Amino acid sequence: MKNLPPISHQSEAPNRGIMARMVPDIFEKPYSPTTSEPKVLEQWDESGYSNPDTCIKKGVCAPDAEAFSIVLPPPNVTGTLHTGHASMLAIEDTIIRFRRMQGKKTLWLPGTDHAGIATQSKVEKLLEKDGVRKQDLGRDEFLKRVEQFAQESHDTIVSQVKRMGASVDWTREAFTLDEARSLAVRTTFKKMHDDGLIYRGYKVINWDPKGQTVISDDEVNHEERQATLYTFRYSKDFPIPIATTRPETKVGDTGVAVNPNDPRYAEHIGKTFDVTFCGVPLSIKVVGDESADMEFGTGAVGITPAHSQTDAQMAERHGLPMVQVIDERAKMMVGGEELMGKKTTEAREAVVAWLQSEGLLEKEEPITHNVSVAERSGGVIEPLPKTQWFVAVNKTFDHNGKQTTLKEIMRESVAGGNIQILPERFDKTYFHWIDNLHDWCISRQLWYGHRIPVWYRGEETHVGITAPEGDGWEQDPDTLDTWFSSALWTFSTLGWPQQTDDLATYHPTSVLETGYDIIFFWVARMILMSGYLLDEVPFKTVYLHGLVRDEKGRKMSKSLGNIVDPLDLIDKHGTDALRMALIVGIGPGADNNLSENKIKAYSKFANKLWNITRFTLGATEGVDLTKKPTLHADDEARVVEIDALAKEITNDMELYRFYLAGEKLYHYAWHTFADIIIEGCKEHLTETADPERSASTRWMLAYLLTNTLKLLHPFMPFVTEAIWGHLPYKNADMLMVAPWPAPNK
RNA sequence: GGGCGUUUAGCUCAGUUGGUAGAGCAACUCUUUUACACAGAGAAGGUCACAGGUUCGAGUCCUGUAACGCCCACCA
Repeated sequence: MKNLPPISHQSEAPNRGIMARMVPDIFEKPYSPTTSEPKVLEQWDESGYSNPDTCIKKGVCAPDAEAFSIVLPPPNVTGTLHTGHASMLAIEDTIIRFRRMQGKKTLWLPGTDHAGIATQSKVEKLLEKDGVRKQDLGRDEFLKRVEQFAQESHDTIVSQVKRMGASVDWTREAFTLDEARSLAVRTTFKKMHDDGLIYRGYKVINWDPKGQTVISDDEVNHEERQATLYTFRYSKDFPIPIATTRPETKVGDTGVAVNPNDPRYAEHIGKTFDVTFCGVPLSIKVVGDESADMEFGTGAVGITPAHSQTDAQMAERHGLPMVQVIDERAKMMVGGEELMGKKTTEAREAVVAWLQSEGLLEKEEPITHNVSVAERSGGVIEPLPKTQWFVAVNKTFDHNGKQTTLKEIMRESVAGGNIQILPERFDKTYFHWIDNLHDWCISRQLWYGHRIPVWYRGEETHVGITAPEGDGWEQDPDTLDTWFSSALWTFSTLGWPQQTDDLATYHPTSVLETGYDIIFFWVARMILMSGYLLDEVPFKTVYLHGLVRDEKGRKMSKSLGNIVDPLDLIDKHGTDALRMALIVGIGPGADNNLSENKIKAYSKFANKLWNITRFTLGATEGVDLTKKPTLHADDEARVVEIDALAKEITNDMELYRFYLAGEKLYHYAWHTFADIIIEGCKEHLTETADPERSASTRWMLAYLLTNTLKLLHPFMPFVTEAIWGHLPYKNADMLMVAPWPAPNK
């Protein structure tokens, strides 16, 4: 709170020295982002230049210019934007502004994501505070509440996106759950069903008892927990002891697997034993299966086909029956009163107590193992057999006359070089994920989302884009995984399934910029859908950014209380400063430990630019940039220098190295232009200086300022645009569409 | 169990193709000179995790080790 710079010397001697009389008053004060940025935003809004059609109409972009497009990864309508979003917007806007200035037909298409499960649970929690459950409201009323919440979130998000300076084209805004996107979803579902790629199946799935819905494999996290490994026999007569951490599930066992090469148990393979386990009659068949690890536990595994995906696979291999013993509320469905209706945790104790009383428990030992947890709700996953809808990723089908699988389409798009992933090392991650991919469960027991376009009437089933004719049809109550609609995003936003001009012009999109944490959820699924439906890649380059962490490198979270609101940072330091702090030095895939000091440094830089301008404007009054005088060799060298820099920056930008480009520009502007060139040129600008040399220097300064502003505009759009508005020798009405100072490659 | 990343100045981090290291912040000295004290000038600070190797030369390439972190995976 100490330093308000004295400016008294200005008013005392306004006409002294080389300071011109014509520098606008505004430059007498330090740069103020808070007063300047809203005005610039207004100018951008009015110009309409973020719409490529307007750019063509106003003649700042050639009608036949090459297209460049990005679709904004749609933020979830679950609340407000965080620093991760700010980082995404900063990077994408930098790319977009660069391409627009290069004269490309540039489209950045914005939108939001309904984010089914996330939004629904958020609203459920809000209602809970008022003691209201969604069942009390009913489906329609509940959905109205969700939509209202979504609308409010949407409006907040839109204003935040604008505040970041993101030059998206709002006239093309989309929502993953609006009418146009809904048509795209139903069209896709129908086509995939017709091709046999979507099927309804009874399988063991990941049931989230807390969220009361099925979730996909990708939505399951593994957490290390301490547990007890119990070693026991089903009965006194049973020849093989087995080990488990979940004794309560053993009432659903139908087999025991031993390794066929294990001499201890080989003689029992093929035999079936009837036992009564904790009051439940079981028929256990001993099978030989290579997957049984002779080294672990007793070397024998109890097979519970209904409550373990691996056991289900084993059961399928050996023709063992599946018996469900746990229900959707994670309560027991079998047994006497000590089990029936009890929670699994209580049932576990009951079973252990029974084993002890029967003398069947041979060993109890502590063990560290992985527990499956639902990433959204945090609930412990209960594998259950259920009838759900799936996308078959391994099924061979006819794709434009070629036999292939969805998995193959995903692999080929990247392996064949049609998509470049940055940083490259994520290729491996991507391929590894594909190799391990199982069928994608796409149905959810949620109310908020795209209702599955399937109708039932008795034994009849209708799969269609619209509801069937006639009475008595009931639509499937479930909704689709939110990623199903996100997967269509690059082309559903451009009008697909209609063959629109936008689709022809802007698809495939040029680059997808998103976080590495959703490479599977989203990036892979977009490649799948685009390859399947359009037979082309959804984007040519994938630029993956990392996480924004706090200055200590910790993930930002509510429980740590270290969440930083980007709007607060903008209020304090300006958008340009925040953008620079989010871009400079942060390569693709690298996490960013955001410190406020870094932002402060760049807010000073904005002020430095302000003062560079103040000096230059004072020195270059009357200069006509279009009339280049014969330059003194020193000045010519400076012109050559910045031209070379422009080329280098262009190259960096085209190779997605803007984290380097930003830093180079910072150094050039501050430590070359200001510290060396301006300091060194003062002697040539005095009244007694040689007029020819003075003219040379003045032209050179105007040239350097103009080009510095252009090169910096993609990074710091606000301050550069604000300055541009005061330049007497500008060659475009707005900097955002001014020609880029290096020729296209 | 696999795969990947990180380890560079007190702190947070850059360092694109190999040529004896850079920025911001912090700390030190000087300067309020007519663009800017949200500044300028100057000085200081690093055996680039460790051990080998390739090379005329390695923070940068190769091998191994350690610590930390992340992702994936059906060891019950």
